[in-house]
Amino acid sequence: MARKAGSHAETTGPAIRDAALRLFARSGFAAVSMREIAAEVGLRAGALYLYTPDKQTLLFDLMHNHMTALLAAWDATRPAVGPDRRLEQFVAFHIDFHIERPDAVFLAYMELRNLSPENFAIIETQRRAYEDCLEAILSDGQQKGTFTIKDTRVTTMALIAMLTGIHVWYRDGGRLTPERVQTLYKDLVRRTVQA
Amino acid sequence: MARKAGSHAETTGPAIRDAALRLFARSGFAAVSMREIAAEVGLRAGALYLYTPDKQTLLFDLMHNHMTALLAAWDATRPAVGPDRRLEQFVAFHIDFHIERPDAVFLAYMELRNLSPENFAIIETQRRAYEDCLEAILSDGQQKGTFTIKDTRVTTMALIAMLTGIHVWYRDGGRLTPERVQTLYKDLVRRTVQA
DNA sequence: GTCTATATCCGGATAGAC
DNA sequence: GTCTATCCGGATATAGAC
Repeated sequence: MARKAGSHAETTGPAIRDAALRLFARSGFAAVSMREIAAEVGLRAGALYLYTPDKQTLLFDLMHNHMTALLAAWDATRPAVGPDRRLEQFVAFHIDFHIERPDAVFLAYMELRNLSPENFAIIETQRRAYEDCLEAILSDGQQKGTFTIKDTRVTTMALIAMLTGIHVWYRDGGRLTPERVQTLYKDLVRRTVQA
Repeated sequence: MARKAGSHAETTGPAIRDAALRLFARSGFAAVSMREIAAEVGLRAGALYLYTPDKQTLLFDLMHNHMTALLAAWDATRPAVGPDRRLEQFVAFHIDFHIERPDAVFLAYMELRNLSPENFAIIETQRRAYEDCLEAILSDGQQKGTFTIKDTRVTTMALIAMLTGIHVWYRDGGRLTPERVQTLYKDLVRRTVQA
């Protein structure tokens, strides 16, 4: 990752974020030093401060970018007609998005403790907004009689935990393709809500 | 938490573990100093080393004790007759055990990264053994025709993620009693496996 | 835009007094 | 069994040279 000295304003910023994301995900925010991040990019620690005011902001930006991209990507999906198909669509979307960004996903739910209170509040609001996307689908289906759900909020949290938990065992090139994972989880999710 | 000077060999050891568990769960292993732990118990940092060879071992012991207790407690439950009732029993057991020990649960799945390779291997083996307890119930029901499961391993991981995820939102004295949580999750789990 | 050098502080762990 | 004092390393962040 070492690089020559000189001016690289356009590439250095993203390179720092990439390196920080990878290292934070691997070892945890508190265990990674600014020196390590700099070394990964081929800089000295002091140079990082041209791109971020401090380490805390670097963490927050990574998490905030991830959550913002997640919410925007879901907003951009065309609604399927019925709640049943919309739920399938959510499952496919969630699995795709999360399988493609394992480090960001890991960070977004492992490093909440290391955010300052103000930053934590912002990320929590985004997290809640995402949960509400799923809850709306469940409520809609329940109201239309497509689903039979005892407690919408609990089911929402149960399904999100189930879906996000994929990152614990899923490995690229492992026993199951992403498509197979999607099929299996669509089935599991359908069963938990079906009338 | 301050206490008078003197000899307290029998109480100090557990007090240190309690404090470490609480602080590690709250702030993360890497973010907590030995001085903080000592202060919480009313000691100076040096005194901790009479009770643990180092910080890493302190973490490992907390996680190892938790996993050992978990496996022993499940082994101690009397098997229900059919796989259907045994699965219900597992759900009730898991929820009870985890609701009673939120800090230990949090630690056991958040701090794997901070274990030394040798210690990690030990905890991973225990984790896998616990997963296998659930998988055995699912396989048994599948074989007997009580359950209809597409992929036993994936369903195992999905259910464990769903159940363990309760810690994200459950709060003592909140909207739902532990009994209500159990009822709701038993229903969700039954649906995902039922024939 | 990056480096070197440094201020300042805090970390884990140990030695020896009490 | 605990404390004080300390070693030694490494942390974040800044100042000023290039």
